[in-house]
Amino acid sequence: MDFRQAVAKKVSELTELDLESVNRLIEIPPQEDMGDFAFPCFALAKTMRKAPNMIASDLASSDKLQESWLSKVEAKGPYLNFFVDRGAFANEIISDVLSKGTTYGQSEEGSGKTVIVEFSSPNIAKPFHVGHAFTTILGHSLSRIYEKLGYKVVRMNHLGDYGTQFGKLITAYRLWGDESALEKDPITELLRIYVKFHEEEKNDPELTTSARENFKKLEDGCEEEVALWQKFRDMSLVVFEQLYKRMGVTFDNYNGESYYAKMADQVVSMLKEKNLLVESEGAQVVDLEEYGVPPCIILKSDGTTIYGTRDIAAILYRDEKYHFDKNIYVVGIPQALHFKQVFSTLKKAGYECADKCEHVGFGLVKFQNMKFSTRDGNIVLLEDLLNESVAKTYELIKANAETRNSDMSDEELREIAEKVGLGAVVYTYVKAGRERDIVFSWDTMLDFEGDTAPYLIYTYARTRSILRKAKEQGFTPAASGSDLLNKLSGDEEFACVKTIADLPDAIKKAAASNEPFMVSRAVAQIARSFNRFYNNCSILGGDDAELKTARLSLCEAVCDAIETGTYLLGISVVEQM
RNA sequence: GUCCACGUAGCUCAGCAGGAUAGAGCGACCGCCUCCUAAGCGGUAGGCCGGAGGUUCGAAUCCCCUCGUGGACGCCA
Repeated sequence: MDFRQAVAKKVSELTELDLESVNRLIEIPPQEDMGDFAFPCFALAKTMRKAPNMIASDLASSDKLQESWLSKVEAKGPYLNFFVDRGAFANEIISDVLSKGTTYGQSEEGSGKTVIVEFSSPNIAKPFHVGHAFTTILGHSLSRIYEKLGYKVVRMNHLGDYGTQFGKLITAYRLWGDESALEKDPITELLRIYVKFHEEEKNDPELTTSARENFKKLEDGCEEEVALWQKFRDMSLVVFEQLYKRMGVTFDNYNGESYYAKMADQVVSMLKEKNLLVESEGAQVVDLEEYGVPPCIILKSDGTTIYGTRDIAAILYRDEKYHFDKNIYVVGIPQALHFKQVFSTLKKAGYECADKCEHVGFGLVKFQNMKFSTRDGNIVLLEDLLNESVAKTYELIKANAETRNSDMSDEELREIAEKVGLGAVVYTYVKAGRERDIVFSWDTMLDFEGDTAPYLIYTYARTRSILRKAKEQGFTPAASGSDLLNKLSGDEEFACVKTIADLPDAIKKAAASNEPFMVSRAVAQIARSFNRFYNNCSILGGDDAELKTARLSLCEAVCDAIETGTYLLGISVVEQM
């Protein structure tokens, strides 16, 4: 049973307000001692022509509020406060988690629906820095969250593999390229010649011409140019895929811009047919005044297509192929206007799928006041950040292992360090609302205390450790549905159960708002409430064997909940650390 | 100039389809390991929720104005 629903139903019966509006009004009291659910009576004041305080106290005295699952209902000022029966509540929630394990929080709301998540989308031949991590981590997490809710998710990596810069790269490679360096470390080598190109270009206009010609050849499908481009693309992808594999990130396809470029002509003819193209300063654009946005450029004045055209082509392609119910773009906020233009253009052309597209923007990753810039060289590679984090974690757990006389092998220590170290980095990207900027600092990235992934993982590991010890001593958790679970009614136990109960709703909200931090916040609350319990009550130490098994069930449920939540964020837990 | 975000504790952030005494984490200070992992826990200090007005029984939350910061404003993506 759902306690909130039950309370709403009760209020609805007492007041003759419909269930839905009661549900909207019900809130969680700000203080623990005010109860678990509250119904504010202001809304009734007008119709009943009575003071809210009076209404609340009248309602509180109703004998219809005698229920086994309610321990107390009292009026406090204008509020009607409900206290659930702690034992019954704990039993309900913990039983649910124990029976579901890490499928806890799963739902069918997305069953039969397809959502496309476009994310990561790095540029070929460019280094993958901590800025790219934002879209990668967010998109990965959102994909898992949607899957949890039953959606079919298609992960798309819209690679930046098209454009004039490839003409430049081809020219540069032919002049200064080093084959062996390319084999060894492709991105570094490609970046080196790319930077050199820009330096030399200032004094040598012929380079510009050559680059333009090479891009033209590439577009026209000239064999040698295409082969080089393919080589740069393949080699870059190998590097990216190593990183993705390390982070557990997967994609259903890597159809980049070049893939959709082929379809751009169809977009042009479609828009032309519908008489939506108008000439403006030499370019062909779609006027979007009725949508309150500047025109969308479809053809540049030289007659070639632009990225907006390719984005439109991509949407039409995806609509046809996947019949998506949602098509989300995990791309930085600076591109908000661009997406508005693209979606509005489709809308104007009469495509319903335009309304199913959504830009999920996120803030900037920056150094104090500077923006990351490949050209200026003030970037931090994601790989370096991960390595630092893992290295620091390794030192910590190695020291811990020594003081605790643990028998973990060095290999095990490194495995744990990898998971915890990566988790720490991932968490810094999903701990706050996505539209917030992240000011990059080694100190915060490598801070493992407080609201961090290591804190969550640590809580999990410590709890697993208790469960292991209990097993050695012959104690096992009380089973789902056992009456013993009603014993979990102490203040700390109850508070912890409540945080676990909140997780499924947090997952739904995370999907609805495309905000993974709804999940990270919920998991952090579970960990915090459990640690409070852990510090106040001895789980294995007590004399009451029944209470002990009930508490072990709470441990088990906490582990399931943390593992569920961290998985959705793209963070792995470890059994000990 | 136009448009869009944001401005909450020293710092990083929650809270904002209006509601009870505005919450966390970090940092600071003070405590807690003969006891299940101290990457933990408790406590103290710290707020005219950028400013002014309006709507309302009630505003951090909604509206208007203002200041500040950041971003976007056609042939790059």
